[in-house]
This record gives sequence, structure tokens and C-alpha cells, in this order.
Amino acid sequence: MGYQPNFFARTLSTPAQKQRSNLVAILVSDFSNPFQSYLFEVLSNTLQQHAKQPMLVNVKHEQDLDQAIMRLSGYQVDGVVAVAGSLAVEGFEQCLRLSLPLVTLGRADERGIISSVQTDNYQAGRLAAEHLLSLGLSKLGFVAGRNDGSASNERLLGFQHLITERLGEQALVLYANSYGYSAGFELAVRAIEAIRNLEGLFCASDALAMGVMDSCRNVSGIRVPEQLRIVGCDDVPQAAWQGYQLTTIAQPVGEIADTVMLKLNQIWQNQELAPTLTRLSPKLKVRRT
Amino acid sequence: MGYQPNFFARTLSTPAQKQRSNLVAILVSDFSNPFQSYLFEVLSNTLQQHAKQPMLVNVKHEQDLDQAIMRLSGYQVDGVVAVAGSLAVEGFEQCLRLSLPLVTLGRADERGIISSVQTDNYQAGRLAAEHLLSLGLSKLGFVAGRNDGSASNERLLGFQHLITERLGEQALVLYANSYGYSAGFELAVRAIEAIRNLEGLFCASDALAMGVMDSCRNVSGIRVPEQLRIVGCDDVPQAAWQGYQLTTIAQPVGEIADTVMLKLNQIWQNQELAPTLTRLSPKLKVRRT
DNA sequence: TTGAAAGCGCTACCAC
DNA sequence: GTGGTAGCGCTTTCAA
Repeated sequence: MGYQPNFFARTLSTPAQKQRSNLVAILVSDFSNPFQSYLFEVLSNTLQQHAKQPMLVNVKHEQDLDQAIMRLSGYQVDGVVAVAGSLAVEGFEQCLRLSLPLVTLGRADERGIISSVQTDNYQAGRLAAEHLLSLGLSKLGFVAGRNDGSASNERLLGFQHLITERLGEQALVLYANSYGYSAGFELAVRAIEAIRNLEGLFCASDALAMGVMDSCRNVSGIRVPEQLRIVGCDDVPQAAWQGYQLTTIAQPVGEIADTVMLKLNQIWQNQELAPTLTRLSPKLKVRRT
Repeated sequence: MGYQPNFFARTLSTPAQKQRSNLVAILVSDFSNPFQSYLFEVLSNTLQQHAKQPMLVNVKHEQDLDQAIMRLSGYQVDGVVAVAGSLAVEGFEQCLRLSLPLVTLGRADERGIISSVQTDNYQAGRLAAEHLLSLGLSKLGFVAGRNDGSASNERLLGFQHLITERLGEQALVLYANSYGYSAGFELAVRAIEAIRNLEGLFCASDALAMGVMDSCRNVSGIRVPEQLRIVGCDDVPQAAWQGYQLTTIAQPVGEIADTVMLKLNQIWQNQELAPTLTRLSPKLKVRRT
């Protein structure tokens, strides 16, 4: 009959372990990154489907992180999911101190203190190489993203390993130092001579790949995919746009979100639980063959 | 010294009007719409800058709306901002019944019961027409978005009015029935013969415009902008990508967010306040001249 | 089965 | 000033 209990009062009264606020914070550092923004969307959807209310916390500067986490604990959130694209994992230790359940995405914790869900980036690199090699291409390159995280480096590693195994030589590496569209576009302008000699190019993100593609087509007149095959990484919704039809290594976003939910539920049910790192397999998504 | 008060307990104790939860809900219906997703991002940023915690509520189906609003009131949110792209304004009356401060975006309330911030869509249409006419073009068309909201229709109205005033004739209207990229792409494939005869095309959203553009360039071989000028509407971040360089009618997103903040603050300070409708002026953003 | 009371964390108020 | 107390809305527990 239209009555709505006060959730605040409820959490207040109930023995902390049994009833909860059902608030889960999603920490995002860089919304302009299409993949992070996509991940946020999927994640918040999954949370809602499990009757959790997502709270968004946008942390632009690393130094705001501690304060943001404090505020979250003030809101009695049941857990924190960190889409830690450009934030160092160490910054999240505050959560542990406050014993806030925490799962990070995007950057693994080397020390095994923090639970984390990752895409297997090494395998992603191998998949990309596998695909390009299977097309009979041999002059290959890689466009690296940010250098301060492990994602781009691991993708490169997997890519190079398979290429060295099969061809006995290394791929050319170009450094964009960012995962963004513009970085890809500008890199392709700058490094056009190197790119002209390539047959296949694996980019550390879809946005990079789209930037490179646009630059090749509209600035340098390189025909994609006829003269140059480009493979992206992430599989953001835009990669499917008919203008791009980007072949890409898809991160299993749905699976990532489900795993996050699973881990949170485990922590909630089980109080004490060793932090775990889960690596999920990426999948090759071939478009425009 | 690391102590964090429990916000819940605080709201509980304090005379409702003075201290608040500082939680503001953002209701979004369609995250796949790039403009809504962009608006959400800007909005949540503005809220955070005013020390408000954004809560995301994703309402896919109209029938879930009432329940979602009930839950929000259970969380004692201080206000609700509805990005009401595909939801009818009437659905939000529940907020009024619970006397939850409410501001809607994207769809105005005809009856003046609900506060709302809008871009002046009629003016947007006029601006687009003005621009195309100033380039000396006379064979003009419009790609309509969803028909159930007023946005697309008002843009069409402004567009047609100015064209009729200046040329004494009407622009061709094509119906995509959606604001999405794919709808634009497919429409341009379907209606290619009509489009071939045009010199300028105003699309009801940037995503539509990009879809049309890609279809023209990659399927039909129409050169954009040499043979056909395309003008979008919204100014999403992607419109600036070098591959598109889309001339567009920019919604004043920053101003919209600030106005929302202003209205919420007014309501909070002033208890009773007549609902107001604010129309903000769009701006022409010329790219690739 | 139903009802009354205590207590969750905090703030407001009113004595002192 | 400064402490002590009541009460916010709810759940849990214990008594009738």
C-alpha cells in the first residue's frame, strides 16, 4: 500500500552481518575511456539485477581516492568495485583497512592482497597474433597503450611470443602511450612510413584501432582491411558499427561482471576469504572477415 | 584521525530539512544512447563537485519505474534527476507523491507539474537550417529520430520553418524512428536514392548522423562533405573524432548540468517552489567547415 | 501470537 | 560551555 521502509534505519538496527545497505560503489577513474564506460554500464546493470544499488564514484585524481573511500564507508556500502584503469592498485588499501569488500578490474594486484578479475591479456595477444598469422600475413605491428599498467604490456608479450614462435622474428612496436582514439589517430599520422610496410596491426584497445583506421583511410589513403588488417582489443559497442566493423579481441564483459558479483557474494556470505585473482579468457571476434 | 560518521544515522536523527543524505539519484532509461550516456557522465561529475553522491538507476522498462522510485525513497535520496529519453514524463509522478525533488531532462512536462531542463530544440532546428542555407545549399533533408518524444519533432519544426521562410519550400523528411547509429546507417542504405538528390542533411542526433555518414561513404560512395553536408545534433565526444569531424548543433551539456544543480538547490532551500521549465540555447559547432 | 522495550549511531536540546 | 538524554525508524529480543 505504498509504504517504503527506510533502508538507513534498517542497516542501523540490524546485526551488521545479516542485513545490509545493498549499496555497492563503482569506482571509475576515467570515463572518457570507452571501455571503462562500457564496463561501468554492464557492471551497474548486473548489480541492479542482483538487487544492489550502484553508486558511482568518479575519482579523477589519485589523491582524492582515500577521501572517496572514506565517504563510501560513511554510506555503509556493502562493497566496492574498482574499475582501476589509471589508478594504482595500492590506492585501494584503504578499503581493506575499513574491511570494505573490494574487487578490482583492469589492474591485478601483484601482492595478492586484493581480489581482482582480469581478462587474460597475454592470451589476448596470442589470439590476435594467431588470427593475423592465419591470414598468411607476416609483416606485423603492435600499437601499445598506456605504459604504467600491465594490460598493454601483457598483450604485447603474448603477441610477440606467438609471432616469434611461428615466424622467428619480432613484430614492430609503436607507442601511443594512451588508449584513446586521438592517440591512435596521431600515432598513425606520425608513424605512417612504418605502418605502410605492415600487413597486420594489433592495437592495445579498440579506440586506438579506430583512430589508426581513420587516419589510414582518411589521411594516408591506406585501404583497410585490403592493404592493412587491423585488430583491436576490448570489443566496445562501437567496434561493431558498420563504419568500422573492427575485428577485435573481446573482453568477456558479461562474464567479468558475473564474476565480480560472485566474489562479492562469497565475501558477504563467508566473511573471511582469501583474496583471489581470476583470469578470464578473451575471445576473437572476427568482423569484415 | 580516520573516523567516518555514519551518514545513515545522521539523516535519521536530524530534522529532515536541515541535514540530508546528499544522495542524488540519476535515472537513465537507455544507456546505449551515446548522448544519454554522455549526459550521465557530465551530470554525475557536477553532482560530485557539489558534494552529492550520484546513485545510478537504470530503468529499462516503464513498468519498473514506480518500484525504482520507491526504492530510492527508501534510500532517502535528496533528489532525482531523470534523463528521460525514452520514458514518458507521467511515470515520474510517483516522485511528486513522495515529495522527492525531481528534475527531468530530455522531455518536457506539458502540464507544468514537473521541473525540467531542456535544450531549445526548435532553435536547434533553426540553427541547423541557418548553417546549411548559409553555405548556399538548397536541397535539404532531415532525418527524424524517435517519434514518441518531442525532441525530434521540435527540431524538425525549427528546421522546416526557417527553410520555408528562406526558400519557400519544405525539406525532405526521412524517418529513422530511433536515435541510434544503426538506424542511421540502415536508413541511408534504404533511402539512398532520395539522399543522392540532397546537398544538405540535418540528423536528429549525432549517432544518426554518423550512421548516415558511414553508409554514404562506405556503401554508396557519396563523398561527405564534398557532395553532401551532414549536420548532427547533440555534440557527443565522438563527433569530434577526426574520422567524423561532424558539424553539429551542440546541446549545452555543462549548462544543463549546472541548471539541474541550481534547481535542486532552490528546491532544497525553499521547500515549496513552483516547478519551472528552463530552455537552454544550443550552439552551432562547425567542424570540417 | 502479539506487544513492549532496547539499542543501532548520531544530533538536538536542555539542563546544569 | 559541557554533559546527559531523548528520539530519529527500524529490527530483534524477551515477556506476557
